[in-house]
Amino acid sequence: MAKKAPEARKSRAAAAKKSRPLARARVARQAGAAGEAAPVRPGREARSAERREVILTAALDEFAERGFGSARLDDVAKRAGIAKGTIYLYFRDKETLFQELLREMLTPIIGGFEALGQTDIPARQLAEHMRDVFVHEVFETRRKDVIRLMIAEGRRFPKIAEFYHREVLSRIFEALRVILKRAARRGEVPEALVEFPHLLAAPGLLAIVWTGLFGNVSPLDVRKMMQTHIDILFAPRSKS
Amino acid sequence: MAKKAPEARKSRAAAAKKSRPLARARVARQAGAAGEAAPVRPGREARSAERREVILTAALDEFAERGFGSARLDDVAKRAGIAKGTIYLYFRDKETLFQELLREMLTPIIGGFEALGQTDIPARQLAEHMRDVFVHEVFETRRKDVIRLMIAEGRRFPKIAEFYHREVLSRIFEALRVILKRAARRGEVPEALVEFPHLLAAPGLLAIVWTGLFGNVSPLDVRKMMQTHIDILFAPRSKS
Amino acid sequence: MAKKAPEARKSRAAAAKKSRPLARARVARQAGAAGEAAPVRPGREARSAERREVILTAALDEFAERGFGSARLDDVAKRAGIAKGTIYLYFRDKETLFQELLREMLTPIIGGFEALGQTDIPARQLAEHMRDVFVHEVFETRRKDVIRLMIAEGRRFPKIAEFYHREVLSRIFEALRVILKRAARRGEVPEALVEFPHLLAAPGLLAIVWTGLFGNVSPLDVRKMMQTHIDILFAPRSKS
Amino acid sequence: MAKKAPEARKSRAAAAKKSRPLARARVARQAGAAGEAAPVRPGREARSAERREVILTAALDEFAERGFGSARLDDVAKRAGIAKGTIYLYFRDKETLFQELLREMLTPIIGGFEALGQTDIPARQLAEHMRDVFVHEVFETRRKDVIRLMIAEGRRFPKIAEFYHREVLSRIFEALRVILKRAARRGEVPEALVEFPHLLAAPGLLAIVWTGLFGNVSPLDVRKMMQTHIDILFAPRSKS
DNA sequence: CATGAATGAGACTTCATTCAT
DNA sequence: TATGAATGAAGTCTCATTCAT
Repeated sequence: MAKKAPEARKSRAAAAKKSRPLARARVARQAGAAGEAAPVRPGREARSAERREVILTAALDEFAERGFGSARLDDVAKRAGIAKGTIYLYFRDKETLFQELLREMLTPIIGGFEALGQTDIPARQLAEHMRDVFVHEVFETRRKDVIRLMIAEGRRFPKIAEFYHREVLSRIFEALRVILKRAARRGEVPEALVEFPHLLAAPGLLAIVWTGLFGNVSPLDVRKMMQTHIDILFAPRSKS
Repeated sequence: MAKKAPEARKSRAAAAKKSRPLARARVARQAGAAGEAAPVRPGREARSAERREVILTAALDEFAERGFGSARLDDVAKRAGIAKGTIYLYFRDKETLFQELLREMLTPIIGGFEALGQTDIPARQLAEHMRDVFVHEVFETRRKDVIRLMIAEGRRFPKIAEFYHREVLSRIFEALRVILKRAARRGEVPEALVEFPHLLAAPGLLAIVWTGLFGNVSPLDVRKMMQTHIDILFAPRSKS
Repeated sequence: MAKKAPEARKSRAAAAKKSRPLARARVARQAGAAGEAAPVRPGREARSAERREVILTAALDEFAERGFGSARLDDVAKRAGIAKGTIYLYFRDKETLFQELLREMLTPIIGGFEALGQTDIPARQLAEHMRDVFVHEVFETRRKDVIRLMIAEGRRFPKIAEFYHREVLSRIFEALRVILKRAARRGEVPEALVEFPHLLAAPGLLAIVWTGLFGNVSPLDVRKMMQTHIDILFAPRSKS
Repeated sequence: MAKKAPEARKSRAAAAKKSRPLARARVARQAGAAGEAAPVRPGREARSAERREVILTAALDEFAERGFGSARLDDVAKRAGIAKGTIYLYFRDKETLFQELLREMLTPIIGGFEALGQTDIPARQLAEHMRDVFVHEVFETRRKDVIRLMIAEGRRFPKIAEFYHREVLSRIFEALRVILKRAARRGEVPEALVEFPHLLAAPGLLAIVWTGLFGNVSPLDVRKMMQTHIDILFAPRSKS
């Protein structure tokens, strides 16, 4: 009875996930790099975490290229340089692989955003900082592909979408609202913007979508576009 | 995608496509509606075109819900109320069906946009008109799903993406540039905006993506957001 | 998502089952044989039922030879002379195929047994009749293999076992008890036998198991053994 | 059964088998129990034999529950509390494990049976003794499961079946024939029974099969049934 | 034109077996 | 010896596509 009861049995993957091997892996590798009493060959845990990451990376490539439904785990394995079956030591099934891919590669972005609400730098300066972070940490990274995936397939994985909204977007937006409110009080931005931090994010979204679809036929200077947008938003205005 | 059909053989569906049955269908139905010498039972061509459209509509539903790779033609047929084989009388294969779906349901939007460049109404008024058109003709329509599909799967169908860019976007953007240039000269919008009509479209894109992913957990007043954006873009500014 | 949600979708097989195509198939084929206004080529329904039966027969062969777990549907298809996928037009999955195989090929045995309770022939004569029925209708038939399968795999399909017990065995045993009681009153059989009709069936069971395991190394004259058993059970006894 | 190992290569497990570690194990443990110069920690051989037995026990559980084809060595290992690979230190492969399981757990039953032919106790008394042995040593033991396994899977392992017949059944039956012949001469049992000692065994077989399949829906008083059978067989009869 | 049964390539997943540690 | 991660052959099941009716 090959394909039955996918819910029932718990693969080791589940356990592995809970111990956050990703984090440990990084530590382990750093230790290895530092060479302090670290074994030349990485330990089992480290190797396991490394494998996991290799698979996730390969999966991102394949999913980004063909979409969830059309991607083949066979190709993921090939790209990761492992055997087909190995994937199943780390992930229960294709869907789980996909979901953990999104979940884990999406989370780290939150990073320092929340702290930003505390600072008191001018909003414009902050916006320009965010623009840089976006360009360097997202747009020029694989994270861009993760977001593309989220956009493309998110509807069929409402759990993931909700998670992303709750854990990432709503937090960022909350921080943004604080900042924008202060800026609006100072007259730096129009009052109305406070209600729609979305507008700050819109060009970034467009950048990702546009370059994905028309990048080679009609390239886009993302940084400049975002700068233009900032210039408009923060332009000194007559009254308010 | 099992069983790749030899690229060579062209089914009748392909031939049918070239004669643009959609156009014919419209004519036929109008004739029927007008009742001028039209047979009670719609003619063959009309019925054929109707079928085609039924299939396309059903296909849009399925593709939008599950993505290209995961959608099943079986379900498309069921939803369209026809037999599976019938699809192949109208479309060469799944991929062709998908491409024609995008191609045909995307085109009509261009509509009167190009004419807009000619008029001389104030840019702001025009922007507000465009906003209404977007909300009513796209956002509140199935077209929203077509665009979503384009965003989600476009990368794997570069021909379609290119087509869309060439036939739709570049034309609209060209018209927009003309308008924006005029408006900038009048000081209605910042000069820099001329280079990036994308910024005008960004909120619309965000609206589609956002509601698709987070619509039920965090609804968005699209019209108001777009109005806010327009207010900011066209705000009277100090110098500039 | 290939192997997901086996419970969700209902294949046509389920519907087909409910209309008992087996019965219809027989009728159809008889009509065909009789030739009365019957089409030379069997109709769709008939062909479908025929197919179903072909699959069941092939399945019985494979399951009997290798057991449920080790049998390959691929081989079933090959043996049935059809494509692998065709099986799934008639049965939801391997397990369903197996269960319906048992269920349908086990039922017909009940046949006239229940009527036997009504008759008034001497118990011994009846026992000998049953012996003949067993030998000719079960032991020398494919039904023997079905029972073997039931014995071998029944534990893992409690539903089937229960069904078999309820629909077949308990009825036969009930009829037997009636007969035995009457016979015991006449002194034909020992009173104690009434409580254990199982003892009447035991040699039949042994025959099936024995020939399956040791048939070629140590053949068994089943008829004679059963006759011997009857002779002993119905032997005229001293007192009671 | 994936990856058929080349028949040629013999693992250490195979070698171990030939030296009959089971026998050695018993000796070792007895020595341990007696405490004569036995190390506190059981010796290598003893531990090895113990492991072997642990594996066999776990294997019996799994095979009995799911059948040979559906049982997973992974589960056997888990149940035995060892690693998967360890199984292969003791058994060449799954099939070998299964065969040795049957072979070794089936053999011991022969026990004193052969000696019985020599004694001169009345046949009825002997039959009742056998009944007790069966109930206590087989029916109420794991051996019942071994026999069930034999019945269920024996056809696909003719070697095992033949072995079992040769080493166990034929011997028992031979002893029985001697006893029955003597009993028949004394008029204790009908002459015809001599040819079919099977009939003596049939109720036992039925008991095992019946309780396996219908035990919970229709329990069976095995001892009483067997007693009834004995009463009938040995009932004093009119003439012969 | 339309149907839907049939096909079979190919996807996902399992699991017996191996092997570096 | 013992381990359990890794392998990959092979099994189950799906679904795009064909074709006889």
